[in-house]
This record gives sequence, C-alpha cells and structure tokens, in this order.
Amino acid sequence: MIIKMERITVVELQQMGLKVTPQREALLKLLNGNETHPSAEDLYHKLLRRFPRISFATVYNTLSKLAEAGKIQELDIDPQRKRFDPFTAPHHHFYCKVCRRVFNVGDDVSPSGAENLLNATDVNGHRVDTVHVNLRGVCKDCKDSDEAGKWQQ
Amino acid sequence: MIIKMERITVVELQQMGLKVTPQREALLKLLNGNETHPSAEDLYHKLLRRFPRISFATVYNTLSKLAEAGKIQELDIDPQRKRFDPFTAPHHHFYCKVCRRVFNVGDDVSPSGAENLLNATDVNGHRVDTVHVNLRGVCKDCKDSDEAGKWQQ
DNA sequence: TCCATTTTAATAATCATTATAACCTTACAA
DNA sequence: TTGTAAGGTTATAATGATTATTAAAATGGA
Repeated sequence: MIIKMERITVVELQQMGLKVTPQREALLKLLNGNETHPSAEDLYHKLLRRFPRISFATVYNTLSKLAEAGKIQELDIDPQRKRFDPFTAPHHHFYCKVCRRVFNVGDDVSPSGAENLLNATDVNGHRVDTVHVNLRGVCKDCKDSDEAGKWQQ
Repeated sequence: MIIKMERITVVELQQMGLKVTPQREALLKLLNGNETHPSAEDLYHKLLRRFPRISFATVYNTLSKLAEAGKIQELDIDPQRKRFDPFTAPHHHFYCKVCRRVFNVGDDVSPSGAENLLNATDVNGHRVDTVHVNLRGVCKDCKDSDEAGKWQQ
C-alpha cells in the first residue's frame, strides 16, 4: 500500500480559521503519516502523555473540524467507533473483526463496474460527496494464527 | 433499482434454530420487501401497534440473529444508527445527509477497478466476508427543493 | 500589551445498543 | 393432550461513544 504522503500544517489550521494551540499541534503530529486509523480514544490517550488534563471534547472538536475541512477522513468501518485517516486520496479499508485493526486497500483493488463511483458526483440524480468502500473479515495475521477456523463469519 | 425479491419465511427461522413467535412473524412481515432501510427504532415503533408491550431487546435480538444468519444486512451507512436491509443481493447504498433516507444503488454502478471486490474473498491475504459501498451526499429531492446550495458538503 | 474571540477542560447529557434477570411461551414428546 | 426443557419476551439497568454546556484560560491581531 503506497498512498501519497499528505501532511497537515499549522498554516492550514489558520487558513481554516482555527487558532494554533499546543494541543492541536500535537494532534496534527499524531495524525500526519499515521496509517493505523486511530480512534478518538487512541489519540486522546497518546495526547494524555503531554497534556495530562486534556479533555475528550478537545480531541473530538478538532477532529471534526479537520474532517469538515476535508483534511482527514472520518471512517465508518469500525462498528464500535469512528476511526480517523489523514490520507484523503482515494483508497478503501479493510477491518479485521478479530484484532480490530484497519488496513488500507488500494483503489486499484476496487469493486468492478461500468462507472467509476469513486469520482462520481452524481448517481441516480443524487449529489455524491463521499464514497466509502468497507471490507470486513479476518486479516492475514489473525487468520494465520488461528487454529481451525474459529472465526467463520 | 430492481433487486431480486427475497422473502424470509418462518421455515427459515426454524432452520436457523429460532422459535417462531408472533413478534418475529410480524418483524419478518415488516422486513420482507422493505426498501426503506429501517432502523431498529423504526421497526420497534411499527411493531408497537400490534404489540404495545414489545421491548427493544426483542427487536435487536431478532435482527442480529437474522443478520448473523445472512438473512438481512446490517448497514453501516447511517452515521447515527444501524439500518437494516432484507435484500442481500449485491448492491450499494446512498445516504442523504438532509432527509436521512437510504437509497439503493445498483452494483452495476460501482467503483471501477481491475478486480471485482464485491465477490472477492481474499484481498492482500485477508479473508473478506463482507463489502459495503457507502455513498453519501444530498439526494435528488432535497437538492431540488433546496434554494442556493444550503447543503454544501 | 490589550482585548475580543476562540479554545480548553470539566462535567453533564444524549442516545443507540447491549446486558441482565424474572417471567412467559413454544415446541416437542410422553 | 399436557408436561417440560429450552428458548423468547419484557422491563430495566448498564454501557460506551459522542455531543453539549459553560466558566476559565489561551490565542493572535491591533
């Protein structure tokens, strides 16, 4: 999986009309280049190291503003919680129901069809803003370390 | 959108090892042929008419057992709640962020690519069980009845 | 440096979903 | 039929992610 590196800068924060705070700079640092698709809680816990009094609302607020501005993606692939992805170039996701990790899947590996839905802006007359392709199953690692198909479906 | 009609019968409940109860029969009746992608609450409220003391747990329990058996799909397209779809043949979904309706999108209108992910069982070594394609935006009706792009993104 | 504005932190509220436990019903077989 | 074990239903509480609220603190332009 090679996805073009993207990096959110403090200048972009300002361009979005957001103030630059230490909390936000730290959050950007955690997000930039991150391919683990962290949840808000993952990020919160990492931020706790440097900001022992940081609040959940701070994390959620900034994340949703970044998502609103299209700087990150809010993924809907984890049945339990939102996951965040700083890579906004078109790609899909695979969720392992055993280890709950989220893997990138290139959009060269895509559902087939006559039209290219990924870049579609109109489908059946509806205006399409986002397209998410969610694959779910058991990842290679969990499959390999599993004796006798414990995780059938 | 034409999707092959599928119908869940009481015999199928029994084959699943589930007992046939009036509540479950009523739920099947609500689901069969239903193209509105109802939430658990939608179904609960419809069931309340005939079963004034029905509980939410009954609805959720049966829905998750039906989903487990592959008789219905649990959709992840609505950011707020699960939506349920009795049509299990491959197709995609469009969610309108204004009216919150979910529309079917044929899998003939699909993200393009070399491989057919919809039927893929292996991607990058991972075992794929389900593939969901989620489109989101503003539906035709809401777009048409909207003055001057109130719903940009 | 000042100050209007935004952000943060702490806390409470929300809300969909899941868990629990007592009671009830179904299916099956005697 | 009718008894009974297994499973289902209801009512309720618990869970857990996310959102809302508000006073205090920090930011950034003047």
